Amino acid sequence: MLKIGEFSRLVGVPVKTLRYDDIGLFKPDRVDPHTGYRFYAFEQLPRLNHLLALKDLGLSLNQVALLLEETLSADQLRGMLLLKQVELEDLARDIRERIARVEARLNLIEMEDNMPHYEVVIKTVEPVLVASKREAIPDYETIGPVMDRLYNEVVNYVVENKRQFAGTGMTVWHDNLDAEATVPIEKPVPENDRVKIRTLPGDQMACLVHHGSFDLMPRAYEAAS
Amino acid sequence: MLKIGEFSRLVGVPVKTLRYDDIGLFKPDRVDPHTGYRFYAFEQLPRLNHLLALKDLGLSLNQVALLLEETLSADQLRGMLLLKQVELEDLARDIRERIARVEARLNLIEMEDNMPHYEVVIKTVEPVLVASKREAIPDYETIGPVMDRLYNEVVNYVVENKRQFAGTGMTVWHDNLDAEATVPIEKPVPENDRVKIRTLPGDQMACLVHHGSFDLMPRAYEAAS
DNA sequence: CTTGACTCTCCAGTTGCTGGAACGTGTATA
DNA sequence: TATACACGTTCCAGCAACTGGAGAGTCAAG
Repeated sequence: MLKIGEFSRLVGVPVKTLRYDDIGLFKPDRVDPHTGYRFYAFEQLPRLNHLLALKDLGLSLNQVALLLEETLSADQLRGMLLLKQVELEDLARDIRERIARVEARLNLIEMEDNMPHYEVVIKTVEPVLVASKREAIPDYETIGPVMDRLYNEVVNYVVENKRQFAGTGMTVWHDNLDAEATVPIEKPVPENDRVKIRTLPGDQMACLVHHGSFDLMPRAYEAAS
Repeated sequence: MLKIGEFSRLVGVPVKTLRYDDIGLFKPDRVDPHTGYRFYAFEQLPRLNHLLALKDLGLSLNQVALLLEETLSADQLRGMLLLKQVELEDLARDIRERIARVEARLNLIEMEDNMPHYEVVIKTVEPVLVASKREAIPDYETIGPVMDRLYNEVVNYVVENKRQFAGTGMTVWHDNLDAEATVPIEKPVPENDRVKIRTLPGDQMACLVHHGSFDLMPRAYEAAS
């Protein structure tokens, strides 16, 4: 019979934890009814070790309690462990993604040191007349080329029609991969089937100011969203 | 100006969380002194997104609060992120190990289905007279062969000396890779330089009963420890 | 008999929420 | 205009698995 401190040292589990696990999981062999002292027996070692091993696998105390019931078949045990395995793998994936994001952030910081950067600002924008072309983009990789093409087309159209630009181009993202390249113009131009003329509504909006090539857009987009 | 619900929908953050983060991290733009209603402004979007991005990296709210202080240099930010990265990698390693352990457990269960298994029991053992041979084992892979050799030697020695066995052999692990193969005998035999005769002290001990080949010992050992 | 180590119970705090109770507001409709 | 109901407020409790501390009782050695 060992007092809680001795037992604690024996198994390397904090006294507090032994008391805590008292909650149905691992009762002392005997409790002195007068002093309330807990007494543990050597015979309890295997069960505690089993418990610790299970807990070490990342299972919650409740799950461990379930697994320790001898009414549990090997199949059920296997099931729970398989479940836990999947769960852990999910977690691992999650963490890998997080690491990737942290890395992206770090790269971003590196770049900001000696590169022009973007910022997101919210401001009230006046309505503005634009020439625009809208198109769905097949995937993220082609955003750059497609946007280049769209802007080329719009800009050429405006130039062909001998109009002045009234500002820098803006991309309106209607949906994830549905972009509209717009270029502000001073006076209306006739539309054609490829280039439309419309007025962007003035409103509160998140303005993403991005200096640099389109290649970095994904990062900028991430920062904005 | 948006009420909390509208703002919540806009950014996809539960209302409760917005209120919780109120704790110095993300205050509403304005609070109606009469009704207590929180009002958020569009201008707060970038800060909130920054906050969410940071939180998403796995940082605690306190850390995020630190990172959001504008008094923080890019270097300090980089430092914290690097730290976080290391931390996440540790976590990932941890999880990989856990997965491995869960797999080991699963294999163990598979085996138990159609193989003799081991158990750990604690019992009081009587002092017992044994013939024994002790040896350090170079590594885990060679445990099986070495133990086989040790037991062979001891058993042969006992047989040569025409003594009866008094029970099954027991391995005393003096240290991680320092094993003593013992075989109980009925009457004393003279020692030689390789096989010793001694009495195992009777005591409370953890008895690992293991049926099967030595190959599975590591697993059994794990279960016992 | 005192000292110091140990043990007991109970309570609070941690993190990042989530849920609920009880109550006040704001707006659309009957 | 009354009323329903959607939304807002504060406060309180709970989760998991501890950790720390207060205040009091117990035990063994010197």
